[in-house]
Amino acid sequence: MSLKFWKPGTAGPGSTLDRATEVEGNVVPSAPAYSSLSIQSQRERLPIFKHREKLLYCVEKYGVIIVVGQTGCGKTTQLPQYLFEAGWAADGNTIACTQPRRVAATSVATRVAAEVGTVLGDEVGYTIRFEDVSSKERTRILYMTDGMLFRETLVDPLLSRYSAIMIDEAHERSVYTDLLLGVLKKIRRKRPSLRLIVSSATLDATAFLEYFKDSTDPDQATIVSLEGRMYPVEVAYLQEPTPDYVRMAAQVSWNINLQQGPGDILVFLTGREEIDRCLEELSELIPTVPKAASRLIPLALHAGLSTDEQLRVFEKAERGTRKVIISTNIAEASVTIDGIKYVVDSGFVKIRTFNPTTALASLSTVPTSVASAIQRAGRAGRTAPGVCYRLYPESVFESLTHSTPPEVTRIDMTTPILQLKSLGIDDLMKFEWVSAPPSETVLRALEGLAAAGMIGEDGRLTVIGEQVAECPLEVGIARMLFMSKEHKCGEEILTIAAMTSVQDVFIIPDGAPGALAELERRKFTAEEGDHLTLLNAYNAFTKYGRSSGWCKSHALSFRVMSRAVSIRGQLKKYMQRFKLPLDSCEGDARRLRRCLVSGYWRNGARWMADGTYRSVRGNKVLHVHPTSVLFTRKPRSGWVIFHEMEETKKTQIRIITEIEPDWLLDHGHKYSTIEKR
DNA sequence: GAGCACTGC
Repeated sequence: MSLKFWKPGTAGPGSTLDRATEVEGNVVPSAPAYSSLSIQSQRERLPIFKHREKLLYCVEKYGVIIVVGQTGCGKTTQLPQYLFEAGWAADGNTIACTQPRRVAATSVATRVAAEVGTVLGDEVGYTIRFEDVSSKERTRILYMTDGMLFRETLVDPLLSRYSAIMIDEAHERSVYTDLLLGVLKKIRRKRPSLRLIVSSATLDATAFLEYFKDSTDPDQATIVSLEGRMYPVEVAYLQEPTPDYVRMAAQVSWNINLQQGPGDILVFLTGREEIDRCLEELSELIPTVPKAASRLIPLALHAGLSTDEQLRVFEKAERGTRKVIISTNIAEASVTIDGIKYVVDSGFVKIRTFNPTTALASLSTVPTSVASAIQRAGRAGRTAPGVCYRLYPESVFESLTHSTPPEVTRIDMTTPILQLKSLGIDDLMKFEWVSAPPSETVLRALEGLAAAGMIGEDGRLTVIGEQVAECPLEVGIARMLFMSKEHKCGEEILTIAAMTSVQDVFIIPDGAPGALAELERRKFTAEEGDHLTLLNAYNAFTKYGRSSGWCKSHALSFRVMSRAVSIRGQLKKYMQRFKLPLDSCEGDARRLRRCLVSGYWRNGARWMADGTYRSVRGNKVLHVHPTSVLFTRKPRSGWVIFHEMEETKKTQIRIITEIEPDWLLDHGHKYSTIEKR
């Protein structure tokens, strides 16, 4: 097969990219190594260094500085240090730098502590959920997740301990980045001395400037562009669209292996199913040229893999061999692999969207944006010039949207809106959103909050609403925790709340048939449903010493189970603070299930003779997710509540428990909308 | 009778 690629000499916007000289703060397998050069001279060699004086001048003169620079120019590690050196952390002030991801906050902080020459947690520290490696008195440069800083505004609405705040990776537009920008704009009116640095990739920068510009004050905001040294990435497009990009990805990777010089290959597909199929397609090509096959090492990369399996992609390929890493979007920003010289980009990504009218979450495959196509191509040029093969024609690239719509426009905003109300922002229409969520989303959130008793008729927070706003939980789950006092089952509800906050704990081991995991899962099965099954799994995990070996033999994810333990510990502190008793239901599953209904009463469904369910709200046809213990069984009462509803090929419900229909009535719900047959 | 993009508190 010949490559049907056309290589324009100077390809589109994705042709040249920055050289990556900094740790990008993702999954980094080893600590950054320093050469014999002094740290100081290393710092001065970074592309950002020549902009140091200009940056400091702008921070002095302007309130808000939008910094535009490609990944790797050094802004994340250097800018906070420049501010520190210029005295912005004097008089007990702190300089904050936020990241959308935990790993980024920790690894960048580690690096900067080394550069500053301090112990991590002293002058330089980080704060992420469950880990606070910082000191209120001594830490001057603090890296943190944006969610953490937003949470801090609930306690200190003016963020008075900070003299300067850098919002990094703002172009990713995570919910908390957006909420923070809105709150910070408000804070700056009351506290103009606060300096705000918004760091972004090129495409969105002017939108941020517009957002912060003030017609009455020209010194309000400015924009600073940082150029960096670059390694070119040549971009090639398909001449014709392909009907099957998975097969095409396998063929293109194979041809690179046969025809191109050394260097690893990174393939972007949308999900696990496609990755598995691509691996199969590759293995079918192997017999055609056996010798070349031995030189190619195919590896899968997605979030469902265990840590061990994920780490395999970082192992250096042996001499004379090359890796082909077949990945989901995880490799676009979250995971950085060195040595990639070729990127094969399907041009598609799976995103989760939320339909406020139907309350349905859905997972759909959509074309990538220009911004993410560029980001993906850039993965080929981190350490040397590279090539990016886009599996679509150039005309398609030109039709792509500039960037993925911000998260606030795509997700359920119930919890964020409750938190805004807790900040005293009661009139949501007056809040200055960077991008406003759709009005149906806001209405639905308000309606849900009112129904749950979190806001009163005046739209203001109730006493319980005030407390729930502090909990790092979905509103329904938090309500369930508060109601456990009445049902005397705090101990068990706490565990269930933690287990529903993490991803699926049951894993399908690599290579083993799904039936095996299914058998293991049955050992924990509670006939009442999935919530109690999760409770059983958690209790067994703690009983058998929280060991990874035990998890492995029971098809459970050790990583996810350990996270559930941390979350449970954190939630327990909230319960103690709110004086909620930790009673045990003493095996009374009925009490426990009644309590579950207090959180999930809006998610009721009724069993139908054909094996499907109908939702209480909307009478929608629902299918049980195959991971449920109720997948094969009819509930005796004919009624269930479910944790979540998701649309893929059909509408499915996950994490289900059998209930008595009368219990729904406790919450004023009318279920007579379903006809009796 | 059959399936799970990615973060974050």
